[in-house]
This record gives sequence, structure tokens and C-alpha cells, in this order.
Amino acid sequence: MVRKTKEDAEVTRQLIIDAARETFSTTGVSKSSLEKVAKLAGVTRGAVYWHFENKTELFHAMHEQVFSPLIDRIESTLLANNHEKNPLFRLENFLLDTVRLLNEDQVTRQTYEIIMSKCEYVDEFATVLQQILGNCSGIVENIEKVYQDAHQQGLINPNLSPAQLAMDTHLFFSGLLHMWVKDSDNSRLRNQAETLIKAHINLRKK
Amino acid sequence: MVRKTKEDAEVTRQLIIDAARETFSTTGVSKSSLEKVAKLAGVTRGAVYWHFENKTELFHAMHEQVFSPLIDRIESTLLANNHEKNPLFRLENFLLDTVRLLNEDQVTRQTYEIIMSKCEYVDEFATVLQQILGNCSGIVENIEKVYQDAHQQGLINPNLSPAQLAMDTHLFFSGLLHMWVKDSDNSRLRNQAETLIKAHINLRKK
DNA sequence: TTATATACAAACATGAATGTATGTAAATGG
DNA sequence: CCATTTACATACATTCATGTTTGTATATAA
Repeated sequence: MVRKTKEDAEVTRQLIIDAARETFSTTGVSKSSLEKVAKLAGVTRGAVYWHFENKTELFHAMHEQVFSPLIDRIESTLLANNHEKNPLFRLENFLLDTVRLLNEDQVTRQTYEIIMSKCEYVDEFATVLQQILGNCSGIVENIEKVYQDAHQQGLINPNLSPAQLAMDTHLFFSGLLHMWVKDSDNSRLRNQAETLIKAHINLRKK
Repeated sequence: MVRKTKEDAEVTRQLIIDAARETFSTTGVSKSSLEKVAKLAGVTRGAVYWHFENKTELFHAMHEQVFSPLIDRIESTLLANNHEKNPLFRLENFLLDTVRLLNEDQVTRQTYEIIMSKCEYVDEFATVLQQILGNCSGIVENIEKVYQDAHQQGLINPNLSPAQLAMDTHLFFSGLLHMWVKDSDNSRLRNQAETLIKAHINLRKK
């Protein structure tokens, strides 16, 4: 046994996370044994238990690694300090970028797939769901600010409530992501996504 | 051992399905052992295996029992043979009724919860997902017809595409149901749902 | 240079869930 | 009324995942 340096250990940790994502994605979280994950990562369960308390913690690590940067990105792309000064364009770009990211980045795509259709939100995982819902509230708040901007700039119908528009957009996009992720062999939706987003935004324009 | 009559057996079968729903709902599908289900139903695993091949078949039975009538209801409430002659009202009523059903009927609510957040869609369950997606396509088609009606009757902005509107509505509602089901302790959304639906429809009106 | 902590592998112990096979009493059909 | 299913309960065999413990070679700190 070759004792690893600190950097080597970090590599191993990442290998395990990657293997977990891959395994969760094909087998589902609850049917993914840590033995399978370990084998795919080229280590033994010993390594897995060294780096993570149990499967739940491993799941958390995998989830956080992808979603932390995503959450951070939201404000900067959505809010007024962005270079794009038209709030409706900012919103449209945010939605389009997210879909494009799902198209291009397999890691993000797999992670979305797992949290949306390969994970059961009971007991220990209920906290993950609460976390996700918390992020959602954050997104809605930011979208609402966007619509408030648009409202003030006179870009949208003045008797539409920003709060309601924000919820409508969020639910639309949430539904879109769910479909997008689940209906993997329906390329129609995947191609249609951009058009749908633009149509959704246009519906609000004056 | 008291040998049961045919009707007794049917009662047992239903008890098992009910127990399964309850167990799936609290424990998640994959962590629900048939032993637990059996005990809750007041029988042994013998009875479960007598009525159902395995957990997957039991899940199918539970799912179908709630969703078959739901699917059947769609066309009759959504399409033009309905008493309500205004297509936008038909659509609004359909959405509102669905939310109301979720509010009132615990069986329907639990079943939605299970398929939306307490089930992993891999291997044997992937077929369930395909089934659900099939139903979705059906709903979208029907909603599209509604918008075509509305279009012909001049109720909506003439340069809005019925197909895109239908998808937008479906994604909105899909997102709404997901949130509604998952965010069980957020009564805000549950109270807001009606308002959101009406706002969503109003957005399309001329 | 040596003691200690690190980063795992390997072995062990346990428990839980599944599927099947067998037993059985009573309903049912002839 | 008798033979045969039916509708289960009970018992058995097997697989599999988990968590823990132990072993160990080596990086690292003192």
C-alpha cells in the first residue's frame, strides 16, 4: 500500500464523488451501494468511508459541488449590476444560459437528473429538499426584482404584478427543467427550449 | 386460518395497496420493505406476494388506481363538449379543479407526492416515468386544442401560437404541482395557487 | 531520525430484504 | 359431499449492503 500525499488524497476524494454521481445516475441513489461507487472510483469502501461518513454525506458533497457555484451565479447574472441593462433580457439570458449549461456540461446535467428523478426525499434527504426549496425562494426573489425593474422602466404591462410574474416564470422554468431532464430521449423539447423561453418572456412585453 | 371469499380477498388487496401508499409516502419506495407494508395492512408478506409479483407491480397498481381516472377526466373537462363554452374558462377550471382535488383528497395527494419526490426512476421504474411523460404529451395536446378554440373565438392575442401557449401552460402547471407537493409546510404557495392560475390565464387574454 | 498521524485496504460482524417453498383451512365447483 | 383451488401464513435459503475494526505503508512533523 502506497501512502498518498495530501494532494493525492484530494484526487481520490474527487474520484469518489465523480464515481458516486455516475453510479447514482444509472442506479439511483438508494440502490447505489458504496461498494459499486468504490469500484468505479478504483478504490475500496475503506477509502469511501475515510472521506465520507456515509452515503448521505457523499450525496451532499456531490450536490454542493455543482450547486454552490450555480447559486452564486444567480444574483450576478440576474441583478442590475449586470452589463445587460434591459431586465427582461437579463432574465431571458439567465434562463437560456442555464439550459445551455445543461446541454454542454454533463456533470451539471447528471446532477440535475439525480436530484430530480433518481433520489427519494425522505428522512435524511428531506433536508436536501428543504435546501433546494430555499434556493428556489431565492431565485423567485431575484426574478421579482427583475420584474420590478422592468415595471419601473415601463417594459411590461403596468397592471401585472411583479410578484405573480416572478412566480409564473419560476414555475414555468422549474417545469421546463423537470421535463428537460426526464424526457431525455425527446429531443423535441430540448430543441424547443430556447423558443419556449423566448415566447415566455415575450408574453410579458408591452 | 380462515379462508376468505373472493370479495374478502379484494378487500385485502385494497388494504395492501393503501398500506403501500402510506408506507411509500413516509419511507420512500425503495426503503419500504414489503414486510412493513404487510404489517401495516394487517397481513403477512405471503398475502402481498399472493396479490402482487413484487414491489414494482404493487407500485404500478397503486399508481394506476389514482391516475387512470385522472387521465380519463382530462378530455371531458378540457374539450369543447364540456358545458363551459369559453375555452379559457375550461382550462382555468381544469387547473383549479386539479389543485382542489389535491387539497381535498389525501389519496391523490399522497400518490402525487410519491411519484414526484419519493421514487427513483431507474430500471423497472423507468417505464413508469415514460408512462407519465406519455400522459403529459396527451395533456399538452388537449391544452393546445383549447388554445386553438380560444384563438378562433378571438379570445387571445392572435399572434400567440397555441402550441407554444400550451407548452408554457403545461410547464407552469407541472412546476406548480411539483412545488405544491414538495413544499408541504409552505402554506403560502398552497393558498396562492388559485391566484397564480388565474393570473397565468389572464396573461393570455386579449 | 523517530514518533505519529494519514490514507487507505482487507477482514469481520450484523442485519435486513427478497424470493420461494411449504403448509393449511376453508370456499367453491362438480 | 368430495376434490380441488384459493388465499393466505409460516418457514427457509440466499443475497447484499452497511458499519466497524484491524492492519499497514508511508508522508510528515518534531
